[in-house]
Amino acid sequence: MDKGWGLTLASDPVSVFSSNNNNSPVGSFLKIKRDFISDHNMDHSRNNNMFQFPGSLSAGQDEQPPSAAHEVDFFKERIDKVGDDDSKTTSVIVKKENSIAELAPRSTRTALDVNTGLHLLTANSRSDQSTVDDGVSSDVDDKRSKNNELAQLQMELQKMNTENQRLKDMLGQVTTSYSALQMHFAALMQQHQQQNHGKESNKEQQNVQGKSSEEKKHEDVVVPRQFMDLGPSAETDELSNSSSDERTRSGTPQNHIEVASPKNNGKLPYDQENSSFRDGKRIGREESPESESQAWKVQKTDPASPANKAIEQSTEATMRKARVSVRARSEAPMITDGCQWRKYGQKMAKGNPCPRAYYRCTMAVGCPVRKQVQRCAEDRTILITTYEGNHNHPLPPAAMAMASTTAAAASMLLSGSMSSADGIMNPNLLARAILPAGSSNMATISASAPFPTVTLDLTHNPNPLQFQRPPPQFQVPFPGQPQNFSSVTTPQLPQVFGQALYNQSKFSGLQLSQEIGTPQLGHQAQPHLLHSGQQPSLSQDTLSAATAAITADPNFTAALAAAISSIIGGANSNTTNNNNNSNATNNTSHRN
DNA sequence: CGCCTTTGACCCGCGC
DNA sequence: GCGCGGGTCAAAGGCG
Repeated sequence: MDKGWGLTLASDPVSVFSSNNNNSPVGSFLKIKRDFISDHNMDHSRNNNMFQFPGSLSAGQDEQPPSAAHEVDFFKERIDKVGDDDSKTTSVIVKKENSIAELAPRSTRTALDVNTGLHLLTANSRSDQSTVDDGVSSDVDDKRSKNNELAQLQMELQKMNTENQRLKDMLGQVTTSYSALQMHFAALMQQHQQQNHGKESNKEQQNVQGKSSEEKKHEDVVVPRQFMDLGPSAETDELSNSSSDERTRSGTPQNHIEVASPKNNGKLPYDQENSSFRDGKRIGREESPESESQAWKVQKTDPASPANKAIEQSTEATMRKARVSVRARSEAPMITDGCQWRKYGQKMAKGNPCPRAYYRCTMAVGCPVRKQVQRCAEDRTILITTYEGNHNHPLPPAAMAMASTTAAAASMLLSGSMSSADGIMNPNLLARAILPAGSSNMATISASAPFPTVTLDLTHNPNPLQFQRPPPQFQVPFPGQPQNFSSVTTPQLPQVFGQALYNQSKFSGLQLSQEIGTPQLGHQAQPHLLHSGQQPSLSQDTLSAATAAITADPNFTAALAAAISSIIGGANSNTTNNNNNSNATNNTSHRN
């Protein structure tokens, strides 16, 4: 943040998309936004560089209709004006310097108060100017120019409507995903409640008879919160008290994950995830008590029902220990993933002659993210990096890929573990979430480990043509990354993560786009996409652009939302996906 | 001087 | 209760 990553993020992805990937839903999305800004708010076009998923959506949805509306009215006025020059004299509210307003027909005079504002927005448009000039030009020129303008504006209007519809569809998709997720969580909540009620009902009935109604009422209130508190959401409460974290959050409006939790009392699920992956073992000893120990304290002192506590306890273990492990060949002692790390320990692990190094993210005070780096005992050229936790601060584009992957993995771990009755997560879903584009053979999920771990094995490239691509193309989407990001230490990893997230984004993004036109065909299109993701013939521009879409997104949400949507979409099309993805045998075989 | 790494000590959970 | 192993702390020293 202090290094200006936010600024660099802003424009580059937009330009990349607008120029290289107009067919991409995300690209068009960005393009829409930029066009919209340039048309209606030139002054802010350069400042509004942060790509914010929800904000953009709403902006497009909210502002476009008025824009279209006033354009329509504008035409009407101009047409009317030709034969109604006297109407301007009737205008009282609209001042004389507003030429357009003066041209308002008498019939619409009563609405001038409202329309004036709209006119002002378009008062300087070329059509207006030409309208004024028309008074001096000949009728033929007048009609010709008006026809041209009319055609142009109609085309613009049509385009805007189309894009608006596309945005609406995207919003609908997000909403659908959210609803599905919410139902999923709600179902789980009910399940937990039933279980816990079975245990606690006796006690409650005996001890809390007097306040049973109160208790129930309280539970009714708590349930949604509980639901959102799956995992250490309490940290969110705590974090909200931290000025630095507050700043961080304001800088990265993660409302997105509200996709998964609208009832979280203002809590951001993003932060829940942040807290969810921290090492619970040392919580009481964390050196950043303001962000960790207190968080858990708050959670544990939460006057929630016993069921709430039980749920918390049962989910904490899963969530806070979720990890993403990366195996990659690298000569460097540590992979360069775009974040700043501080080594805080080194231990000799049993069964491995190579020491294990412990790193902590130092990009923000109290950032819970940690990673372990250790060389593989069997093949010391393989570097195993295990990430744990989510960043509580804006990330540089170079780090966004890793962070997004971790977040997606964690969310999927959580989702998978919760969705299965026996408590074992769904490896297929998870694998597809992380590496959805047919690269599931790279991802393995270890449910037997003390904590759920996603392992991305980058040592066996399913698509060498992609992973061995020269790095420079990936440096384009990462304007803020260090110079040696992909060229020195780990030539493979950035590409791989970019690829993984690219696949992820493409998976979900194209699914969205497909469903816009043919809602029922969205999932059918996935197999093609999955295969295309594997094909070396994939456009590098597209790859870079799509990679940038995810990696350069300061809004963690987009990536996570993509993962969520891909999960939801993928869950609906498991058979289709599996039938077309023969590589996902490992994961499909573990599916419940 | 500040940041980072090193490294021994310490804490904690778990199994016996 | 004890030992083991994983994980973290924090002092000391190095480096730019």
